[in-house]
Amino acid sequence: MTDNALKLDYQLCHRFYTVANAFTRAYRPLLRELDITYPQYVVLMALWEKDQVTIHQLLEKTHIDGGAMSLILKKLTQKSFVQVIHDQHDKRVKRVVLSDYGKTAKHTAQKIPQQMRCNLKNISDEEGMELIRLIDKVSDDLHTTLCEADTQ
Amino acid sequence: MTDNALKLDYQLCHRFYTVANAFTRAYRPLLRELDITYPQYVVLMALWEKDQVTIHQLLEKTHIDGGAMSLILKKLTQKSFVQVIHDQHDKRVKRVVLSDYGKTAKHTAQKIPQQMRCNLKNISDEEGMELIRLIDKVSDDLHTTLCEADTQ
DNA sequence: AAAATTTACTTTGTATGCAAAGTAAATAAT
DNA sequence: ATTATTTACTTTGCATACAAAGTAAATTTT
Repeated sequence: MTDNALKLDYQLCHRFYTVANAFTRAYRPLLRELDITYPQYVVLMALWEKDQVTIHQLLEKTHIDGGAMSLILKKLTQKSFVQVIHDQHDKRVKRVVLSDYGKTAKHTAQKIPQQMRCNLKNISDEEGMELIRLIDKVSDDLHTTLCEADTQ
Repeated sequence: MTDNALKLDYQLCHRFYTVANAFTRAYRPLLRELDITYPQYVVLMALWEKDQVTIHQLLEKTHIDGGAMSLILKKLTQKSFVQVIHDQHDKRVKRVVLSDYGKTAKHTAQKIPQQMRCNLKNISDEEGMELIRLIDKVSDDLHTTLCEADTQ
């Protein structure tokens, strides 16, 4: 009876796993109009905040895997949302630039956050903020852990 | 200035996305000894709670994708943790059974929850429970949403 | 300045997540 | 009893997530 800790219902991580996947599924219909996936949407949101950023900055902002980012940017280029250009000063660096179409897409996306918010009827604004606070704490802990492991 | 809702820092889903991935990474070193991935660990945890379940029950318990489950069970079979046997009464149904090795693995896994808990130094037990409560609420909302979409 | 290291990014191989199509068996409908 | 439907599970194709290896250019070291 001492092994409750191994029960799925007691596992924080399994909840994160489940809900993160549920979110991705829930976004799918909302993103159909733009014909993008959730990670592609994340990249676009980052670019709508700040354009012409380096891929490195994009990785820091989105926390998306580097290898995945290469493919995502190819997709977004194919779909004409962005262009990837070489930096003038540092030839290693590439910068991602929104196309006109990519900029226009922001108007289409404008309604998405509200639509998703409507899906969360039972969460109050206060609870949402508390969630963000707690998740950020977890995030910091995990980040610290992984960095410590890195330096060993 | 009205488009703050599109900013990543305001997005609950992006936090879930980030933390869920961080958890998977954080589990990797802890699961190395058993030579399993996080989803495989989830399946084993489900089986350690209740053995000889059908694949359908396993899907309900773990919320893992059905297609993915087929592969995961193949892996777990290859690695000798489980056996998958046909049900006697209903030939459509398959049941997953822990092998002796799979049962023994539970002892090895016993320490993992505590190790992961140690990674979350800044989260109190109360905060952990509050997180679980709030996440379950989000989960319910998203589940309801997707089910409603289903019936339309 | 040549060599070693670091930085920025891509590629590769494995493991999912997901939707949709496919298969087989049980159940329901007529 | 046949047919239609549902249920249980697998397979397929696409899109990541991740680690690790690879490449090229800039920086640091000596």
